[in-house]
Amino acid sequence: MGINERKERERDAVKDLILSAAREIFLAEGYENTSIRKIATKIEYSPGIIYNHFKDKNDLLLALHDKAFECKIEALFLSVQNMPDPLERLKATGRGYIQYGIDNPQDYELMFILSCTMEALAVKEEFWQDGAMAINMLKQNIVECMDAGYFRKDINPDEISLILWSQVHGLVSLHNKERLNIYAMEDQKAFMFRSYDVFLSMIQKSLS
Amino acid sequence: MGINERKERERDAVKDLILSAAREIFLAEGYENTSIRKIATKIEYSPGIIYNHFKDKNDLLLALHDKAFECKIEALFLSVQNMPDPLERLKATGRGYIQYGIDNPQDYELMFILSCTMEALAVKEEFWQDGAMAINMLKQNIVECMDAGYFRKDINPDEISLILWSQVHGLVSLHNKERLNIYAMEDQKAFMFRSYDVFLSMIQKSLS
DNA sequence: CAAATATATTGAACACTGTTCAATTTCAAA
DNA sequence: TTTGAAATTGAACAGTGTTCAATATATTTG
Repeated sequence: MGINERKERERDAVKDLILSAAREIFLAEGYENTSIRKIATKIEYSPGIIYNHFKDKNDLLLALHDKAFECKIEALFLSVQNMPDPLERLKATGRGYIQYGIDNPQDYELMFILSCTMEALAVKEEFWQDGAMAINMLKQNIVECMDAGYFRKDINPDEISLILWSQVHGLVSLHNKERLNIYAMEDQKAFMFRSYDVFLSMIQKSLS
Repeated sequence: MGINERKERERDAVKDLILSAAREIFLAEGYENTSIRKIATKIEYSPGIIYNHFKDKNDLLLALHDKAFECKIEALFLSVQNMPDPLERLKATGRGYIQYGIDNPQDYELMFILSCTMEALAVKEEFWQDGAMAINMLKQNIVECMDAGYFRKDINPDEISLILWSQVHGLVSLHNKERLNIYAMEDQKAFMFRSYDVFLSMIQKSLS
C-alpha cells in the first residue's frame, strides 16, 4: 500500500504547511489576528482546505500548541533534574517557568490563559496527562524539600504545589498583561525575580 | 440654561441605556459575544449611536468596568479596615479578593486579564491611581504585620505586596480559566482557600 | 485504454463582526 | 417660519469563521 502511504504523507505535508503558516502569523500578530483567510493566503490554498484538516479554529490553535510545546513543561523539569539540592532545583524550576512565560507570551497565553484551549475536549486528556505529570514532578520536589528540612512536614504537598504554581503564574500573567505597571519600577523583570526569591525564602521553615 | 441641562440629561440617559444594556449582555454572554449590534438592538437604536458616546468598543467596555467597579478594590480594603489584628486583616483581604474573583469572572477578566482594558490610554491614569492606592493600602498592612512581628522586617514591602497579589491573582485566574482541573479535587474552591491559608501560614516568621 | 470511483480542493455564499459617514430627522433659537 | 445645530439613522466597507455544492485530480476497476 505504498500509494496510500504517499497520500497520507501528502496530506500530512499540507497539514504541516497550515500549522507552520499559522504559527508564523500567531507569533507575529497574536491569537486574535490569526485568521483562517490569512493562513490560507500565506500557503496559497483556499480557506476551505483548513477545514479538511481541522474541526475549527480552536482545533487548529490547539494543534499548534501541542506541536510546539508538547513537552515544554516537562523539559523544564528535566533541565533541572540533575541539581542535587531540592530547594535549588525548585528555585530553578520556578525561575525557568517565569522566564519562559515572559519570553513566550503568546504561547503562555495559549497554555494557561485562553479558554479556547480548554474547549477542545479531545486534547483535554493530553493536557491532563502532561499537566498531571508536571504537578507530580513538582510534588516530588516538594517532598524532597520537606525531607531535607527546608519545608514544614505537616503540609499537604498538593497545597504547596498549588501555592508555587499560583505564585509563578500570577507573576507571569500580571507581567504579560501589563498590570505590573502600577508599580513604578524601573526594571519590572528584576522586580519579579527578586520577589520570587523573597517568596521562596519566606516559605522556608526557619532554622531551629 | 435649563434646556441645555435637559439635553445633557437626555444624552447621559442614552449613554446609561447603552451601558446597562452592554453590561447585561456582557455578564450573560461574556466579552467576546458582546457586539455593538446586539447592544443597539436591545436598546432599539441604530448601531451608529454607540459611536456618539464612545470612541470604540474598548472605550465602551472600559466605561462599563469603571462604572460598576470603580471602587470595588478599595471597598474590599475598607470592608476589613476595622479589623485590629493586621494579619487577620491581610488574610481577610486576600480571601475577599479570591471570593470576588471567582464570583465575578467576567469583571475579573476585564480588570486583570484583558488587554483591551490597558489599551485605552485615557483610563490608564485612573486605573493607575486606584491601583496605586490599593497597593499602598496593602503595603501599609504589610508594614503593620512586620511591626506586629508576623513578618520578617528585612524585606521590602513592595516585594511582599507583589508576592501576595501574585498569589491571589494566580489562584483566581487558574481557577477561572479551568486550569485547576488537572488537580482531581472534589471541591476546587475549598482547595484554593485551604492553599491560601497555608500560604499565609508559611510566609509568616516562625515564633522565636 | 476508458469509465467509474474516490478524494482533494475550490470559491462563492451565509451570517456575523467593528466602524464610518453622508443623509435624514428632531428640535430649540432667531 | 426659516435657520442652524445636534441627534440619529442605516447603508456601506472590510473583515471574521464556517459550510457546501461544484469542480478538478488521481486512483481503481471493467
